[in-house]
Amino acid sequence: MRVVVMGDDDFINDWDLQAVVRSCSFPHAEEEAGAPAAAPASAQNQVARAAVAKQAPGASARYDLEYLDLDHNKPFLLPAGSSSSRAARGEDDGNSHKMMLYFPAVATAASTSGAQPRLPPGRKPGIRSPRPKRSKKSQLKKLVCEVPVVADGGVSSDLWAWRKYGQKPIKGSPYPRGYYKCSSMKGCMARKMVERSPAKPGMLIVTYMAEHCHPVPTQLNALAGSTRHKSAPPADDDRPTTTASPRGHEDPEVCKVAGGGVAKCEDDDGNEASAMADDDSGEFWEEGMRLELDEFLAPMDDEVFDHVFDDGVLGRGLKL
DNA sequence: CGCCTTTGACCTGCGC
DNA sequence: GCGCAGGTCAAAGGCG
Repeated sequence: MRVVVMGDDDFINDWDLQAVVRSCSFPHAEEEAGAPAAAPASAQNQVARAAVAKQAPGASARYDLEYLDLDHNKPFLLPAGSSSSRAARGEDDGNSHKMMLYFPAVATAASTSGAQPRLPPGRKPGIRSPRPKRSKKSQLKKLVCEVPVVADGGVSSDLWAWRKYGQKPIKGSPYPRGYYKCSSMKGCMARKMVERSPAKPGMLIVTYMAEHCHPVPTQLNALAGSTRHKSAPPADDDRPTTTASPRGHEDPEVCKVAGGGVAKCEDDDGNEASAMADDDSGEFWEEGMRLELDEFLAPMDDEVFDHVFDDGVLGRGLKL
């Protein structure tokens, strides 16, 4: 697996990266099935931790035990059995996937002011209660993960439980986009959108918005109704989600992309490149972070590589 | 029983 | 201001 980290601290400080990043790919189902654990989430977490380390020196000492709430700089416990700790021990599945994380320095309000609780349900058709005014789309902060579709339909999971609340056909794309909310906890405004890349049908584009307002569920199936399985996929096979998944156990989309993919954060103007830290500047990859990553990744079969994107933006990657 | 997906309608932001 | 496209809601039905 490869992880490419790009960006600067401003964004990282403002984004619940640990939550989002973990959600990009999390092969718990494979672990439970006896398959070797993959390392994407752990690497991502380590990236997040490293980012935090720069901002909050001293927290790094607890990295092997805790996740950090990046928004509040307060730690919460790593769920028992999380693949993160496994991956920290270098238990990879041997696959080399690519995960890119872009951290643009776009200060937006989506994760803070935009995550307001909605009015309680109960509205009747045609009598809609006014919704809270949405923040401008252009100001929404998003993290986009581009992840490959695993041909064998292998499942991964993120620790969050997602509930699908909508699906829309997207103009210009033959594939519909699915909309998911976090159902791990009521009131959590974390959302994600999943669509298949029209340019690369083998890739899924997972867009995360808002942030989780709660720690990762400590038990993957701790929630009621979490054991659902659907036997038959829906007729619309274009939709990446072909089967329902146990809540908190596997993500209907991400489960198909075990091993990670490409992730980037951007504002709606697509300004990710402008916010990326220049690797040569050393601002992001300062010595402390290098050490953190080196320590964390040392047990793994990894290598650090530099990556130059098409637009000339520099990034650094970790082959896990 | 509770949570899930599906789906059509409604609402909002944005471009022209 | 208008229309389009995207995002969200909630009823209906299914599943464990």
